[in-house]
Amino acid sequence: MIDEANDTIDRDSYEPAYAQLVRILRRQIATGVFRPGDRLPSEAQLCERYGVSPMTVRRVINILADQGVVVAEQGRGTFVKPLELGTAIFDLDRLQQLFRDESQSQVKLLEVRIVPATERTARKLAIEVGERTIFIRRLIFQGENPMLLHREYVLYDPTRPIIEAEMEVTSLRGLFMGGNESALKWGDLAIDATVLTDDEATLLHSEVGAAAFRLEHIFYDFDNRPVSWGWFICPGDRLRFTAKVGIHDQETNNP
Amino acid sequence: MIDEANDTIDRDSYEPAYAQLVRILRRQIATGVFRPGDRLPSEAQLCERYGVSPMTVRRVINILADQGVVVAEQGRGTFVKPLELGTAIFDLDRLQQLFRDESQSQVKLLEVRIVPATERTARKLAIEVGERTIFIRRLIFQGENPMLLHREYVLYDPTRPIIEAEMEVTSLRGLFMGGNESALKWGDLAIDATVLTDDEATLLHSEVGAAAFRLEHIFYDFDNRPVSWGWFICPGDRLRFTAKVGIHDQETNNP
DNA sequence: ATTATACACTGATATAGAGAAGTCATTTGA
DNA sequence: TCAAATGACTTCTCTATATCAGTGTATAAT
Repeated sequence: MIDEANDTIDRDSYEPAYAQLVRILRRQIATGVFRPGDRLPSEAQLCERYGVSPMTVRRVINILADQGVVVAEQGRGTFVKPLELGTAIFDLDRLQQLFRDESQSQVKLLEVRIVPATERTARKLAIEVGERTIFIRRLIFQGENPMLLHREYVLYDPTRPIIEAEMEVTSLRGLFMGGNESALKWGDLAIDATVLTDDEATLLHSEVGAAAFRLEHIFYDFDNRPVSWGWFICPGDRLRFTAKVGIHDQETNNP
Repeated sequence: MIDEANDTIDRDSYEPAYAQLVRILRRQIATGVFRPGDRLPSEAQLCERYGVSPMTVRRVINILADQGVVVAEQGRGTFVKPLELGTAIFDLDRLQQLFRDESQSQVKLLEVRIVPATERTARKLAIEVGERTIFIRRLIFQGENPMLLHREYVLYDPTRPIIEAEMEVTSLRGLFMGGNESALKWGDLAIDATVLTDDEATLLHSEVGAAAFRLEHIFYDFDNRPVSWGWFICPGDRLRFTAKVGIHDQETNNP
């Protein structure tokens, strides 16, 4: 099973030695040469086997370790991690794609108003009830079809230049693509399951009571103060979050 | 702003030098010393500034790079990454906790049957329509309350020992916690938004039409053949996926 | 003025090796 | 017989050094 030709480091290759070794070991794990719970060869053995220095092997093990493929225990060895559902990682790629291609998606501003903060808004934005906030409602289209409904409360602060930027249709793209040089530092996100209300269904060309995702967000500035709070609504039949767990033998996806 | 005492590597500390430097740089980015788009000091400068070797700085930069905090460009420098929504990572921690404490959660087997594969099942499991599969229905409780409904189709193969293990109530825990030495290599996961059907609502003590998550899974063995396909149903008011984007100054969460 | 070259600076990769610290089986001593 | 000490492993951290490869700028030649 172990093919010598495919398990040797090619020093003339463009691909660095450490990357080759990562690939080789991942492949061996993926093909069952090393199975969950097994101990990998020691670092010294790997050095000799592949003709690389200890530091290079060290680096490889580190990479595999924080890829979650193996776990190294000092004094005992390096072991292949069993499959864990909890380590699944869901990302927002699909949502991101919406904003990647500007020609196929557009943002329609439905409403911009200055409103006093309600109890809930005040709590989320860490301000007093009644303080002024900017309420924004947007509808995001993919092609001809409405895809997302966005509601957002932004802190009203005339000294901040964010406000105008927030009202621009392109600001959303900035948030998703990272093109903005904004004062935003970090944010909290949460995904809920919900059903469409009357007006949501109308705007999104869907039906009342249809399943939907609710993606809530709070963004903070460099002083750790909330700047904006809002959420996206997306009908469940138009979005799906996917992930992979375990090793998926990147290259050779032969059936 | 830069406090010398907090920006020095303590060689007597238990915390390794590279970890300290990661923390220091993250903190400086989080507090706005370096802002998105800024260039970090060069590696040589960091060596001199903190009194560590180039390899150590190299390691620090690498760590920050695959944490997504910075991006290094050969010949130009290392730059602080702007906030990107798309990089948000949602995990299944909440679901994992369900199985962590066995005393507070239990699995009730509702149904186990051998059924011929329907068109959809056959497609998912890459088998022929009519081939035998094992259909399993489970209800997972947290304390006294039903939390998850699980449906699963497992490949019927007498030579495989998985089947019996799958029927054990503890097998689920194994999947989530990684305790099993199984023949499973990897899996595909997907999260949908849906609404509860009649029987789902009854079993989960909820209401028909209530918002719910649907977590679908397919697991594969070392030959890349599907072994099982199924999904969890969880009412939306009992589960929430959360994530953080950007830098969140891990330690100092002072308001 | 324009183009081509050389050089300094950046990160990227890799080597060799030392010492620390954890684990485990064996040996030694009471 | 039991417990402590030993030694052989393991991974972990870090230093020091070297070479390669991009990037940009200043300088020299055209």
